[in-house]
Amino acid sequence: MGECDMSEVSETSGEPMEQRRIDRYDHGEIEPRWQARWEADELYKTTIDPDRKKYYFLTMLPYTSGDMHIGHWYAMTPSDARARYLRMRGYNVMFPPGFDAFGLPAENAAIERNIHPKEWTYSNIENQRRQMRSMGAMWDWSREAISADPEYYRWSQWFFLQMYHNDLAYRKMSPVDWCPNCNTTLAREQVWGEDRHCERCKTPVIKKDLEQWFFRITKYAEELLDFTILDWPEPVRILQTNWIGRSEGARAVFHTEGGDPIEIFTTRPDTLWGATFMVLAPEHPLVKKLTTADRAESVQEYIHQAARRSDIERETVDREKTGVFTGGYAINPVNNERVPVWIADYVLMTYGTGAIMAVPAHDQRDFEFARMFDLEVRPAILPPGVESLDGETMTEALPEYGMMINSGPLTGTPGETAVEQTNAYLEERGIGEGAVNYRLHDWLISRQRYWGAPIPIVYCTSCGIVPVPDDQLPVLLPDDVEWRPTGESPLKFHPTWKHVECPQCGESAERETDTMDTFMCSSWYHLRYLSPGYDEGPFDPKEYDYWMPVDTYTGGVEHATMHLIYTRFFHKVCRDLNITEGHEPMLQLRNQGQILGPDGQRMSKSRGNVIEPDDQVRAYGTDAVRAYLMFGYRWSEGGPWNAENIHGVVRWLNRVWNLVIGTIDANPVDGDPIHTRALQRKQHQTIRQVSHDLENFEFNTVVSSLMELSNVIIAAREAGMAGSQVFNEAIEAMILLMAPVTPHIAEEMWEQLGKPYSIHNQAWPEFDSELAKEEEITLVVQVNGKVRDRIVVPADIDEEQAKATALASEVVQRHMGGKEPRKVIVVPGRLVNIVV
RNA sequence: GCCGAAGUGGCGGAACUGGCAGACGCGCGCGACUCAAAAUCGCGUUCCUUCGGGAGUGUGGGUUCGAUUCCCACCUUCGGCACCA
Repeated sequence: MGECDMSEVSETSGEPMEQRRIDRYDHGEIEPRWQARWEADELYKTTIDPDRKKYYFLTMLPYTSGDMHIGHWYAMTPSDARARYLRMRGYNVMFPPGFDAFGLPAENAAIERNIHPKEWTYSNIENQRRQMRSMGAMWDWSREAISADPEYYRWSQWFFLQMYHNDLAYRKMSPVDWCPNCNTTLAREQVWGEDRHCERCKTPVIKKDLEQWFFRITKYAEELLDFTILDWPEPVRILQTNWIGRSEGARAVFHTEGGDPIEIFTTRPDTLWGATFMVLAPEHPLVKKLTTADRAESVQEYIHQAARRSDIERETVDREKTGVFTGGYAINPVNNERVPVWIADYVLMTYGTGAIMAVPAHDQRDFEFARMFDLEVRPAILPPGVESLDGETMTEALPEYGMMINSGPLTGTPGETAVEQTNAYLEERGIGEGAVNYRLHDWLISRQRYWGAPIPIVYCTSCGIVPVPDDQLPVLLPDDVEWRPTGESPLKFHPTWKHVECPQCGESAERETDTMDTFMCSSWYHLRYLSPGYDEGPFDPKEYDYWMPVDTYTGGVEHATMHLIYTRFFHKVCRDLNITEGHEPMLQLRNQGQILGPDGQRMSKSRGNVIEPDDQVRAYGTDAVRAYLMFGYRWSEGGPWNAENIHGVVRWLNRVWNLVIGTIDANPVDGDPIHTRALQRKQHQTIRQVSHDLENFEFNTVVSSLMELSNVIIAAREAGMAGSQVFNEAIEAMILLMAPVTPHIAEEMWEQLGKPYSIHNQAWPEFDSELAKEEEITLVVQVNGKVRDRIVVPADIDEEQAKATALASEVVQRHMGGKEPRKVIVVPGRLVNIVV
């Protein structure tokens, strides 16, 4: 180091100029200084301003895991650049920060390291705030919200009660993974291995039914399939659509011989006459009653086995079909035939009604089951092109639609109307009806955990389930909890916490000790940001009216089927309860990809491939890290971190710095017309390009076109144009265009130019299409589609002239080999293709 | 198995509605500066070539004067769902 860090501007030879000492670009000095200034000036604080168009720009809030990795920067800083761009375009842009602060990792940390979850969480938030500040993003910290704050979860509880009062929250028995040794429920990630054993004691887990709280999201299934007003990525819409899993068909009621109804759902009511047996899920409530004494033992054994398998494992396709006969029979309502009832784990209690009619001739799963257990296969449909069908000799099921056969009164019904006609038939006779079924389940929100918002419910022996009155919210989490090595929820064992007076009768009662799923907290945080200190409701309606809905929401696709469905559901519920307006909370959604470790693997501490943003910022500066994250990847794709490519943007920033600072005092000159035009043109082309690309989340070309512009300005400097008016305009435009991407260096250069503070309050440069126009173009001349010559011509050349110019080319003539052109295609402003 | 995304130089990536493939960078090579190195600057950098040119955007076909771009079939990688009745 030493003198190489400095350089001195010496203007043209000899003249003893005023010597200006140029400081090296020192991000370590510049960046914290501006961050402090912006914060002190509350530059990014947003308030309602009816005179300006609002823009609510939201990026998914981080979980309070401790420190942020480079992936958070990748998610947040390009979004910030776009928010800044919109701000310069004159929008009143709100870009709020916050933290998703409840959840299991805090509790695990507590158990492992004997530190209170609250302490762990809030000290993590401290660190993450520092890191987010170092991004130089336009966070409006006055709107920060933390989901674990009592004034936040008070309203999470309030929303729960709203759901409860409107029959959208209900309690039912539902299975959880249970460790019989630890005597506790386990979260999915605490269950390990093929044999599904407990993380802690290795005991195989079992399913256990517990009373749990659900939200009736299925009531909104149909509406959630409607994306018409949303500008969301197609893949996300498809993911949600598949997750909701709408299927049309019919419900029909069979009866056991004892007279108990068994409801089934089928997508193929037209095959009802082909049903030769029924299959119930092992957990189906009727199994016990149906099972005959001689079968009881094998049925019991099978149910026990099935209970040990997870749904996922049960659904592995390649497994051979298993099942046992219950000994019981049911009556097919369309033909009063007696069919045997089996149980098998290929029927899931969690889908449809947990019972199916089996039509082996037309359903492959039923077919395999029938062959395995030697059950009758009876065709009921004749697909097109099939002459006749024999159940005995079929080798696979035929799922195609076709004419109904062996189907009593409906025999002969063509495939096109078979489903419709059958549904009408079922309805007429009162044995069934057309129906729609969804894969989506109601949302289970109970967590047998401490670090979450307590569910505001009291159980009273005389009054039953009693909601905590609104004026008693929040139900506070107690701090003085005792940690037990079993991992069971401390709330249950707190000496006093759960014992309360019943809000209704005053008798002694018990609190619900489960807490809420954290997805509940994150379903409405965009509303809390509106007015985080507001205490008359979850948000201030005045703020809501101005800011909502969210205009742009950015985050990872991994939230497509959980958070993004829940938050839409939440919004629709609030709308129906007149809490909010509008049908959707977030109008535009864009997903960024993921930054992987340098080894191409997902970053994780155990792999040792984590890139720490703090290290990168220290080494290269925030602006360089921001610019590199935008430049090096397609934002929607992501990719491995590359430790070398970042040098490119570091050098670029240094070049720009030297360019700008080094030409501040340049003497005014008259630029020569050719360079003047070239510079002007590039300036305006860049304005167009950068605006378009920021608008469209194409951040990599934002940076590359800025690099191009700086290259052209440097060339102009070399040509002696520094100091000319056009040169200075180009410099100014470049700095303004850089401001969203590299806010600190832009601000610093802006100030050094003597421009008014702050660059982030300046208007975005205007684009002039006349000045961006090319006067000359390179006309590409092809012969038979192959490029043979390039000729520089005036941009406004007409077709005839272009054709003549092309044909006049010697090279072209040579390649035409003396033949006459058969056809000449002229693409105005681009090329001429001569076909011979 | 089904659904989705992506395959372009040594690497990251660019290419508007079908019209110069490889912008902008990284890396590498050569040169300048230096006692030397780093930094910086300049030139070069898809492959083959008999220097005329030829080939080339995962593979094979097709449409077109012309295809990275549109159509069909397939291969690979990544992500989601997974016996959904």
